[in-house]
Amino acid sequence: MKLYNTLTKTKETFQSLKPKEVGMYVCGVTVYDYCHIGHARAYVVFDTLKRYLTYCGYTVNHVQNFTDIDDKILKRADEKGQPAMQLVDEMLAAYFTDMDALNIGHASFYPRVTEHISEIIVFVEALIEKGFAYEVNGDVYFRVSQYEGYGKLSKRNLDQMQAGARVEKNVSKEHPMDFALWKADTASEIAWDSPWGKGRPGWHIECSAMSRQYLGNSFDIHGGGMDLIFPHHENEIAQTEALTGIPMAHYWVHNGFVKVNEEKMSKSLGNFFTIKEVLKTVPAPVLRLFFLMTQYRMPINYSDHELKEVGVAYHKIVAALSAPTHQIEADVSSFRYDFKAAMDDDLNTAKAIAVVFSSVKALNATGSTAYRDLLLEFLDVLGLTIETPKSEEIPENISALAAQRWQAKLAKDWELADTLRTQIQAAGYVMEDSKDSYKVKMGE
RNA sequence: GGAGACGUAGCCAAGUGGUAAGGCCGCGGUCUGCAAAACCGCUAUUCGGCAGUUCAAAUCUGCCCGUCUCCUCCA
Repeated sequence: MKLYNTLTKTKETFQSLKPKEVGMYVCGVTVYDYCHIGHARAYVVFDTLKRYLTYCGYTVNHVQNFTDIDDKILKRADEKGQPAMQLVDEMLAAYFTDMDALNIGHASFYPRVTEHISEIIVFVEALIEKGFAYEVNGDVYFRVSQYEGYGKLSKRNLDQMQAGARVEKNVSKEHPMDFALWKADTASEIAWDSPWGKGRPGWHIECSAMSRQYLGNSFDIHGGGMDLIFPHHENEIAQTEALTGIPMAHYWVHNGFVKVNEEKMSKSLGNFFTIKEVLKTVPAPVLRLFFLMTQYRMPINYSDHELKEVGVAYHKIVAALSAPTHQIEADVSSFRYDFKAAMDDDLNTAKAIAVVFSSVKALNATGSTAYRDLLLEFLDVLGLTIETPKSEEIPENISALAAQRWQAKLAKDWELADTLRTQIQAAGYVMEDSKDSYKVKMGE
């Protein structure tokens, strides 16, 4: 398959380092708040990538971190007047509730920063030893000017970055772009002893240390949202490659943003919707389908209206799968070929879903189990679980009305039949007739 | 100031040189007592604008217009 690599700015043919095995590191969340649908998109994308690689016969070793100590966590915990680790535990639980709802498979490992302090310290010590880092009053900084490749991922050089108006001034740093590997902290409740005194890790170092521990010095895919390209991933590359001298990851994959009214969804703008909220309005697979109907690198503008439209499309799939099927042979190979071709092209789920709808059409037209199985196969790769329409409890009075209407219809008393149908609809239910039976469903 | 992305029908969205996928909506038809569902058909001579390259461009080049992102925490 081909994957767009941020590092080279081209679609490259994916080739794993080890045959049939993929090492993939996806940057996780800082657990201080509920996840919004921007997070949802990112993890849906990488879950779908993982599912497709698995479908293609790879074993995917997926590692995703949790940043469970940092300024935002401490600040939020302080505001809420609760211990930081309690906040972390709550948000961690909420994370899994949200992701499970979206059918996002679990990673092989979920390393947490607070459980890898010693590995981080060893990493920082090694960087100091090699001259890539220096200590100032208990802080340790990465020496950006010492690392030649700095800027190769985000395609900018140090001069350009310094020209930016928003580079923070910090007199203790040798270079304004030097970033913290270790932050001195003697005041807060959570700090660890280190060769440089009490403190905690900087943000970027955790991913360098933990990816190295679980996936090795060099692995296949490193992913996250576009906003992580700089500085986070740039800094990870600097740290790891300064230490090892070999490429950290071969494919750097980044998903596009979720926008609201054409603006990036973000906490600072306050324009975010949490996964929790959105899933109150639509079934989880609809949200997932909403994301997958756009190629992962394109921005998506979130709106209730769009989500509703996708909901209608989703119902089409559900309806097709709810209909009875028959053991009928069918040659599905061209559908599968098209589906794979789409997915092979930089995970073009938008195109792949066109094939899904072709399968839906074929299934509706033929009632063949072959198309049904094919459709289920595609949906599984896309992580779309179809909720089998539950035999919803239809209130007794409604079923009674429905039975009456059916009798009236058989008696050709159209007037009574229509009156009863209207009553049923007024109560929020729908009657669907077929040749010799009828169904009562919840109205939309 | 620097770096980059995007602009395709009423809405969403594929398509990177060979003559516009798919979804939603809308319209017509089949079926149905009427509906619903399903099925069939129709719905962009045209891809932000203007030039250029080419036998051929939504796709390449240049300029312009518009929107967004990154350079600070961010999926």
